[in-house]
Amino acid sequence: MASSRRQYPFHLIEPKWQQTWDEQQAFRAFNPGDSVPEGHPFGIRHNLSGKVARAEALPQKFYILDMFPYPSGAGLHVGHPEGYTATDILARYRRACGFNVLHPMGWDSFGLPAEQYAVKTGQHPRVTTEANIANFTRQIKSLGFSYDWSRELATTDVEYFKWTQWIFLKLYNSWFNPETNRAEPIETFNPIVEKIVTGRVSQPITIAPAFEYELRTVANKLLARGTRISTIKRTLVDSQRLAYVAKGDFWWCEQLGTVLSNEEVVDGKSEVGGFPVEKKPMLQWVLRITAYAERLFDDLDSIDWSNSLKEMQRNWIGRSEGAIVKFQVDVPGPNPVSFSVFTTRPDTLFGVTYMVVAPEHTFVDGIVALLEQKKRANYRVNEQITAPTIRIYSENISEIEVLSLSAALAKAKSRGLDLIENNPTANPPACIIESYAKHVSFEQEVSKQIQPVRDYKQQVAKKSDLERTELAKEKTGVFMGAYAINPVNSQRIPIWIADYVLSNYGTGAIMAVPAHDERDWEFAALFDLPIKEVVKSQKQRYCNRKPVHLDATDINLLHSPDFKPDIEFRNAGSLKGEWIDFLDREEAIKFFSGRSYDFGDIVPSSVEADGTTCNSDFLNGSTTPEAKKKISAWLEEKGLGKKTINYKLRDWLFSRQRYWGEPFPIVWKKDAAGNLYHEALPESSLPLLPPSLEDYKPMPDGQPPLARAKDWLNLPDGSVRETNTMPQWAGSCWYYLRYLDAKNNSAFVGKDVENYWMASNGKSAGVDLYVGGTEHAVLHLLYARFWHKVLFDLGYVSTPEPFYKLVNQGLILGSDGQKMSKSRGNVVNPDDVLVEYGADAFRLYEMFMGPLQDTKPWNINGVAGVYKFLGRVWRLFVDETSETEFEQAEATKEQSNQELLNLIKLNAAIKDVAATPAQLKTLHACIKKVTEDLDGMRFNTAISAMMVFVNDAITWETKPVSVLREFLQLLQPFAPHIAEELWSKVQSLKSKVNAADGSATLSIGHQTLDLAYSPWPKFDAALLVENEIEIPVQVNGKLRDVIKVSVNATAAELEALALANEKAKPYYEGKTIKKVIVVPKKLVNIVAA
RNA sequence: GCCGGUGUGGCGAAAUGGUAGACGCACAGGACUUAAAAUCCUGGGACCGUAAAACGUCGUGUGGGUUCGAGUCCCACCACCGGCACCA
Repeated sequence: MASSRRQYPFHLIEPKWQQTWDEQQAFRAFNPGDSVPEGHPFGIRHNLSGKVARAEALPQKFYILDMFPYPSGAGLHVGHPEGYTATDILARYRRACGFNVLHPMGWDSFGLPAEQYAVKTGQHPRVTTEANIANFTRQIKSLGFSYDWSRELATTDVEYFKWTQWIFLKLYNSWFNPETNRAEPIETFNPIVEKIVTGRVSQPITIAPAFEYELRTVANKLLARGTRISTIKRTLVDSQRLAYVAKGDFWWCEQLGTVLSNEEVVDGKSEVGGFPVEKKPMLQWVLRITAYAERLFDDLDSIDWSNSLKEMQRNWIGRSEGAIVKFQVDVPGPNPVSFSVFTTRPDTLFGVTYMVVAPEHTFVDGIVALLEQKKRANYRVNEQITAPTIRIYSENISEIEVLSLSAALAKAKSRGLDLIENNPTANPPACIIESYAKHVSFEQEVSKQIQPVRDYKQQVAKKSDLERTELAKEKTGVFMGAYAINPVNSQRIPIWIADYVLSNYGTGAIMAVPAHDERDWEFAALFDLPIKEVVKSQKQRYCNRKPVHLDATDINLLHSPDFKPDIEFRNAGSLKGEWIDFLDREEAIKFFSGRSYDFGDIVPSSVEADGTTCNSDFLNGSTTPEAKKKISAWLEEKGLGKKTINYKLRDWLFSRQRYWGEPFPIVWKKDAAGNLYHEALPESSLPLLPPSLEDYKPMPDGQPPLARAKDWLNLPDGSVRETNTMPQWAGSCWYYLRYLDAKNNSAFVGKDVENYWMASNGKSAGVDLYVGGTEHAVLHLLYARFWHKVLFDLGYVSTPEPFYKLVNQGLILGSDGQKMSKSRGNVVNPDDVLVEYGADAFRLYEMFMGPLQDTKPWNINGVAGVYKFLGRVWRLFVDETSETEFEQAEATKEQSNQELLNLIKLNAAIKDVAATPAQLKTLHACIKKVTEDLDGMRFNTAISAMMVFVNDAITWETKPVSVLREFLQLLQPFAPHIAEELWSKVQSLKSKVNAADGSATLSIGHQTLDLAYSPWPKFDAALLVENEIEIPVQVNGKLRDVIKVSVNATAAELEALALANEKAKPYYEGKTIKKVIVVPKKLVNIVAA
């Protein structure tokens, strides 16, 4: 193929224009306050040449952004330029339309591959990174994208990550005020701490009761341990920062040598590399993204993203509405024990037949501890109490009396109760009156279960998350021995622990309603727990409790007409055998009666549906939504529950045990009591550079590589630096803001600049268009929205959302229809395509393949097709003889490229003459289609419209220059190089003919405008009007003929013409014509029967 | 299982409820050429016909429905792609 003749000399044209644009800085976007250089095409177009561009003088802005790439060693693949081409076309289009277009590019350059290479070779990651960036730059520039390279940035630039660290300090020094539902500087939290810890209030403050309770609990715990007041204050403050240190189980990846966030773990493997991961208890930095769950969820409604992407985010945030219900545990004694569950179906509260608590739940240890405490109490009998007065608790724990010992004993005796000491060290000693029998039964039941509970906990702890979820076909669990009291009917309900309940969702405990929850049903069937139906619905079914094996006779019977009413088999999984769902309870009983095998009994099948509540006392007869309302009100009134919204989203694990990332601007210190605590570095100390290392491996003890740099690590005052680094996502959380003001060294972005590019100005706000792949749906796009909202709350940016419109480009598959990958050997390197077809053809093909959002396979023949189209465009304009001369001259290699290109002359058929109406119609149909398609991002059909134009124009004997010129303006965004070259050739023929209607305005003032800045053509609808149109004639909706009529034909005329039509006649002859449908300018349909 | 999306020639695809398949690829025939490539012209959903055509019938994943008329709207289902998944 390389030997075949070029369709046109793109190999000379493309470098020429790329160089021109570079030298001219043609696509530089001007900020308010910038001075526009004399002669810059933007300045000429907008009358700002040589002037300072004040915000009011600048035209409407348009910010069009690509997801910046990670500059890998492999270079660009054809997937990258798909989105880049789309945005470039739109950027050029908007520029032509007169917008001030911001279209930047940069590098997401922190990342693992460079570091792994460094571990292997000792080469500093910066060296690798810079080489890769150079290669990416070359490749991207060779595609002729109109980026403003003066704003180029890399997340690894010191001047960039200085501000990433600065934003981290903002996060560190902020807290989320639940009262105002937004982030505030940490200082505004201090009065609350003061009130909680010391009770001092300088001015009235309101604290949400739940929040106050949470803080008080923490404070009281510390106080009880004798912690100093200053430490308590610090702990409280640290516990509320948006960037905080958390102790918890985190995903650890041995191969990568680092922890990973939830979003980075897919199917129990690392998203990068697919290595196994495990949960490990560790101390890590975490960002409080959960505080924003509600706003991140709700604000999705305000932005124009694809449905599927929004759904992915909604799924990830996982909002569910329900209620928290408090259950008392049936324990004897003065101290009430309770736990709460989260449920989305509080209306089924009467159907609760057991409770499940996650094995990790503190409640489990609590109940065990309680028992031991009880045990001890029981050994000390009443005689040992010698104090003159003691506290008496009755079974109703709210009653407290202070009595003498003898009075207490008498009282106990009179009620037939024993007196049991509970807290002999209290003053006066506290005692309780209890039914001794109750104690005994509690003790016996719980102590019997202590060992099984411990065993089960251990067994669960050993399981990997994968085993607990994916592989767990059969449920496991053990009874705790304790009972809860159902608040609605005071029934005693057994409490179990089971690992199908997750500790980190909701409250870590559930109320089980097996009749209306699949998981609960399975568990109940397995452990023979009761199943109580409380919702009647259309879908309700009944089945056998135990799975059964059916013999052939039974199967036949089930399929016989006797059992017509809907029978379904459910596979019983590893339990073997089958459950049979019947629509009708009677049918089920009828079937099972007389069977010899053990089928348990007939119970409601788990059906999670809305319906009518039954077996539920005061809720009976309510519809599900009504019942939810009623029960919620009832619970709230009694103080037993509360409507709640729960989110699946977890806080964002923000530290990594890596070298090649932003170091945390944090140091660790010890207070007088020897407690370790963290402190932020002052802003003035930024940037904090990573130390230089010889060895980039983590320490043998698992400490991050930064810990190797002892000089860096240890500060003169004895404090020690944080050795973790930030994840790769940190840099990409705000790069779109840095582009606005990339060189600013006094702020991460200037206020006025941010306001010009991001603030809502009626037509648009934020980034006007963001294009990138779906793979970042829950990573980058969620994190960036979160940071943006924090910056918004703190007053640094002017919109609550960063990306108002976002489009996902579809995946490009290999020619085999498979995902492109090295191992499949189906990767296409753009460089190879460019050598053979040039950048314009490459761009055109990427867009012509199909709709931008669709997944589509790469087909090299398709490139040849659009390449041929560009050849036709070329031949439409140039003189063939001159081209032959050019080719001969090129072979001698004696002239410069420009001299060679100058040899190519315009086609003699191109003349400065008035266009015929037909020619204008062809042109304006094309303008209309291309313009509308660009507005709708339908690039493929815009290109086909241009093909239609060329197919027609190439047949014209005389080609009016004004028409061809406007065509080049349409072509320019798609194939800018060839368009510029041909534009420069037609400049010699200045149009006078069509100047009157402005359609071929070539200059403003006295200067000629570059093609890239010449105003976008407007189509004239009047030129598109047809005199004669073709009207289909249908009989009963079927096409029978097409007639030519005047565009002004009336309905009556059309009807007459249609009825007179000879071809249509046979189809209704002999039938009566019922009516004739006439749609003027559209069709005629004769309805006959 | 739940959520989102897609389904139209040999292929990529196009069609405000109104002539299904624009445009392009591949293919076939022709022109130019010693020849090939390139270029230019012509053809084309399937079936039935025919020397060739005309005409006809069928046709947008499947089955129903609404409508004078459905690729497009409604209902049910199937297949594929993507996401989530013991989330209470």
